[in-house]
Amino acid sequence: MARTQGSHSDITGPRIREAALGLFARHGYAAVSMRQIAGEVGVQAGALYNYTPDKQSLLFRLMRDHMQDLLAAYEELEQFDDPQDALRQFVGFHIRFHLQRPDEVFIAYMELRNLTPENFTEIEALRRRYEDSLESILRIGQQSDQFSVTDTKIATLAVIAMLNGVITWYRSGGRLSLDEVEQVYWDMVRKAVTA
Amino acid sequence: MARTQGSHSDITGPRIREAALGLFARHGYAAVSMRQIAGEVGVQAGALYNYTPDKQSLLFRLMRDHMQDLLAAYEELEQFDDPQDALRQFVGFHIRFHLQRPDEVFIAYMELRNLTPENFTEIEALRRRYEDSLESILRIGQQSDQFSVTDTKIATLAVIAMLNGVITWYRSGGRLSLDEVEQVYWDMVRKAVTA
DNA sequence: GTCTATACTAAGATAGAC
DNA sequence: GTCTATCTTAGTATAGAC
Repeated sequence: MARTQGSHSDITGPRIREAALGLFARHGYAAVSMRQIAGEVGVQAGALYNYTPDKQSLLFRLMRDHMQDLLAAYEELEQFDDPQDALRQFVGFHIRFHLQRPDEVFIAYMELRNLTPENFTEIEALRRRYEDSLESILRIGQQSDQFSVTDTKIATLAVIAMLNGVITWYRSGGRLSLDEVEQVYWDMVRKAVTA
Repeated sequence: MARTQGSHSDITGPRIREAALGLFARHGYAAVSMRQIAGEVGVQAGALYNYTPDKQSLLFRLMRDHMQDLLAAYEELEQFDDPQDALRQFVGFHIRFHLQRPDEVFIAYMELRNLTPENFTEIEALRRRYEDSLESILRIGQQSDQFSVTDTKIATLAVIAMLNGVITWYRSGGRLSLDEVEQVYWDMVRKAVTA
């Protein structure tokens, strides 16, 4: 018979994280109970509190780590001088990164309102940093007349909104390959910001 | 002293709807309690059940009515033969309609997963009908070579995703007028789908 | 139609045994 | 580190008085 007690600190922590990630993404933070999370991990609810001070921290850490991973991955990319190259890279990076982490992305967009004010401020700052990196590409391209957008801030938000739409419908193994999806979106983004 | 009892059937119903709308939009369906809604209306929680069989119906009716209003308003518009005219009209209509009803729109996008399966199916069908009206504009324009998109279905979703981004940042009285916003987005959409 | 009161269930979190 | 047990609060929904 499987033991029901004992020490598993090194595996339980990650499993709690995984379970919370999946459940929050599927049902929403507010609709998920600590007991559900515990059930998925295979421990009792009380045991979760050896790993997190409370439910809010579980959400916050998922979101913060996701945003930090996103920024770190983006900032490691090759730097292009040509804004068109940089934009193409951004589009490809954004689509691939987000499709690899659908649950994290979903949570990052849907659960902002369930963060405490302090936590919200911190996540917003990270999100803002990412948006700014796209806006600076558009601004440089605008100054060199390679791009033609009425408003770089709005164009930034419009491009990101458009790209985020991918995760609502893309399924790997579907009609289009990842390369094709990337190509289709790059085509639309390029045309939208060009004269 | 204000009376705390009595008949108010004609005003309480709409007020419950308003309160639920605002609270669901702000905090999310799962995070809002019937007591909170009742508190906002100024009645006791039990009184809500004279107007709705349960909390789920409150959500479902808000979403269904919103989608029906959207479709009815769109279908009343002038029919254009030229796909470019039709697309321009769609962009303007979508932005204006959505900015006039930010709470309904927010709920319609965020709370799909909190619908029962039957209710979800019904809302999805309505949403699909709306998307199809845009796709048919793009398809006609594609056939006449006025538009050039790799895939009309993806282009449809991309355009709607881009336009929906407006409601996350637009505030009336802000830097740009509604006409200017409409113009900026029309400019991007037109270019994105044109050769 | 609304109130008070409550049945019933479940939530987040903690205490102490093992 | 996990379990069982429990505290405390709050949820949806209903019953019956007014």
